[in-house]
Amino acid sequence: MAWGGPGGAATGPLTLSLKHAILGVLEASPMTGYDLKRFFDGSAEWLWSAKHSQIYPLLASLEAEGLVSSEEGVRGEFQRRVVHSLTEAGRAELLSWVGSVHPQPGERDPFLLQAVFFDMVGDEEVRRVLTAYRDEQREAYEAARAHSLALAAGETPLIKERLRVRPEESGRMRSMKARAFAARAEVARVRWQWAEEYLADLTGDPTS
Amino acid sequence: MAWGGPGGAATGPLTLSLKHAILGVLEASPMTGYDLKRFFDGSAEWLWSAKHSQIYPLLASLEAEGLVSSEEGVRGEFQRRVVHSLTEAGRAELLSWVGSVHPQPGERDPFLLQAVFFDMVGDEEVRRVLTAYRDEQREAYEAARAHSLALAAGETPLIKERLRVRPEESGRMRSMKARAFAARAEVARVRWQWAEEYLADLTGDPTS
DNA sequence: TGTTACATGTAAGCAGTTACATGATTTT
DNA sequence: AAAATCATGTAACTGCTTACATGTAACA
Repeated sequence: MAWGGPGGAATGPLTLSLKHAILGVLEASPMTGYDLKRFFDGSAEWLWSAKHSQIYPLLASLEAEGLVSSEEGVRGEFQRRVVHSLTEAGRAELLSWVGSVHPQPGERDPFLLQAVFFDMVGDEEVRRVLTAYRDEQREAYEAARAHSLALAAGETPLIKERLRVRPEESGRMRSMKARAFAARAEVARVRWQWAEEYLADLTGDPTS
Repeated sequence: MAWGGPGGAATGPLTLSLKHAILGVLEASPMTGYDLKRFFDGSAEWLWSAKHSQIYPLLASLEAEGLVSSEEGVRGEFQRRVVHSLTEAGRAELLSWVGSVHPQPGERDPFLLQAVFFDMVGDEEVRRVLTAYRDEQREAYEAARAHSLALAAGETPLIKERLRVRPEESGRMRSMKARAFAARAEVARVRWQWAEEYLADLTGDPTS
């Protein structure tokens, strides 16, 4: 394994998702911390996101680990900006993470926790909460579906950048990236339809 | 609102899921911290879970808020055990939480983050990771489905306890609790089938 | 007699959010 | 001239996990 970096043992089974989210985005193109933040916020809340207050310190520690390199520059005359790029070691770490099986942390859905106690309140309240949930999931479905189609068509900024660098893998890249968002869309769709059915049964069969 | 408890402002939009998970379980029956821990661990990783190191301090703060009352007792001759019950204020807080709409925190699925980078590695690695995911989701589906059916039949320990206290609501309670786990099962099912389809396309159409 | 289950806590650390803090550049 | 955007950080706090710490009671 050769884990000779300074700063400790790396013993526990951490998740480290943000770390790899950043490495993965930087793989497409070098960026500043601010660019990363904007990317996470755009694309209808991407697959991972973080506040800048978490991104900047993490970028510093990734540089200390040798996974990214940082180059100071300026914007205009005086404004400092630091552009971060993936190093070879960073690329290796990313590929190793993507290619291995990781244990999934058990799902924790606050809404389902709420739903399991629905019997304690009246049908009216349940209907209100379910309606809001259904609308939310329908919107999530539409956003994920739209993004999936955009990726399949190669129409997002980041995929354009990657296609510029590696045009030979176009089809595989686009379909694989699209599939990730298709999964998210399918999940939102079943949740939306579950809520719809629930609502139909409530109104059709008042208080049972 | 009358938020006069000692210890601070309660300003931010927190999630507070564990708090309400505990209140909800205590609503069915008074319990010790150890009982709560076992309940969370059982039922195939319930809808929420926590380590005892989080439960005990939280129970203390819930008591300070007046939402639960605690009674010291013994097991055998010398072993201390503290039984926690829901107070009227706790029940009111729970019902208010269950009956209102709460903003869902944006989904963060580490697996989808991994999947969006699948194009960076070879088909063989993708197949390995997808296979593990498919098996995991299939098992999650089966566990949630089984639990949903058990709830519908009124066969779980906690629902038996609740039915003993409130037999008049039997049908509504069982079907609503079953529906929550049915939602979880449906989500696991679409994930499992998504992975299955992905795998089929990979083997059928090598490297595209 | 040894192992498992019961039972309750504290301490240290990681991941993430909110708030604090500052300043340059571009657009309106 | 004012507002929005670009840009980078630190501090404090919440939620959760891992590790530390201790002891009783039941069971094989």
